[in-house]
Amino acid sequence: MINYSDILREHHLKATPQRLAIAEALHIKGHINIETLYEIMLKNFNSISLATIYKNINLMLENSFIQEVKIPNAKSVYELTKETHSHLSCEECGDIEDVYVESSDIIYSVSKKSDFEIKDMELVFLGLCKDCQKVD
Amino acid sequence: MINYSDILREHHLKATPQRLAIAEALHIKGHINIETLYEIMLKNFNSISLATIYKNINLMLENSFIQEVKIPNAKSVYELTKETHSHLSCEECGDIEDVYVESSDIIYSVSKKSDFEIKDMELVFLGLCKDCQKVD
DNA sequence: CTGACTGCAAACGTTTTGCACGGTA
DNA sequence: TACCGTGCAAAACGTTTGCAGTCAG
Repeated sequence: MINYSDILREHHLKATPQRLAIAEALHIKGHINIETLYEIMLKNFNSISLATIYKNINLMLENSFIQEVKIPNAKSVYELTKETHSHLSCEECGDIEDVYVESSDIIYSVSKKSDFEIKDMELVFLGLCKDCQKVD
Repeated sequence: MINYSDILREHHLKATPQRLAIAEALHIKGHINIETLYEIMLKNFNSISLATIYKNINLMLENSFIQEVKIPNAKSVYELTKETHSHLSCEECGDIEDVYVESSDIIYSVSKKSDFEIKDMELVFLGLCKDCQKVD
C-alpha cells in the first residue's frame, strides 16, 4: 500500500486521515464518482460530511493531485494524476479503464488542418468491456 | 436560412416557434450551453421559461436532433446532430470549433491492445484559437 | 379537436458556504 | 500554538416536475 502522506504534502495538502482515505480509494478503484466515493468513505468515517468530500476533491483538483474525467452519458469520475492517458468506458456497466494512446501524431495532423495551437487532447472510447460483451 | 420544421418533425418533434428558435440558434452559433441559449431565446420570447429550454433540450437529445458535447473545464454545450466529428476547445475564450479526424485507425489500434469492443470515440483538443494565440 | 407544448411555481438533487470545533505541522 | 481541515446546517445553484392554459397537426 502506497503511503500518500508525502505525496499529498508535495501537492500542498495536509495529510489528514480523510484525505489519505480518498487517495487510497482512488488508488484502489482507479476511477470514482462523488457518490461512490462518499459511500466508500462512510465505511471508514461514520460521520464524514459530503461537504468535506467536495472541499477535498476541489482542493485536490486545484493542486493537480487528482484529475476529473468527463464521460459521455455518465457522471464525472476522478482519478489520481498520472502520466497522460485515455479512457475506455463501458456503456453497459459503467466500468472505466485506462488505455495509452500515442497522441503526438493525432495532434500534429489536426494542428496542420486547424487554426488552433493544440496543447492537449482528451480521448474517451465508448463500447463494451470484456464481461459485458458476453452478456449481449 | 434553413427551415427546420420538417427536420424537427422527422425527429418526432412538433415544430413550435420555441423549437425552431432553438434550432436556429444552434445552427448559427454552432455550440451553445444552456445559459447562453436561454439568453438568446429571451431576445425572441420575452417570457420563455428555462423549464421549456430544458424540456426541449432533453427531448431533442432523446430524438437525436441534437447532441451534447462535454468539454473539460467548461459547461456542456449542445450542437445539431451531423456527421461524426471531433472538437477544438479554446482554453482562453471558450470558443469551440469542429474538426474532422479519421477515427477508424485509432479505434483499430486501441481495439487490438484492449479487451473492449469499441463502438465510438469522443475526442476533444484543448488549446488556443487563432485570436487567442496573438494575445498570449 | 386532441394530445402535445408552454410558462409558472414549487420541488428536487447536487454543490457550496459559514461557522464552531478539532487536529496537523 | 496557529492555522488549516472537519462536520453540521443552511444556502445557493442547476435541473426537473406538476399543473392549467394554449397551440400544432
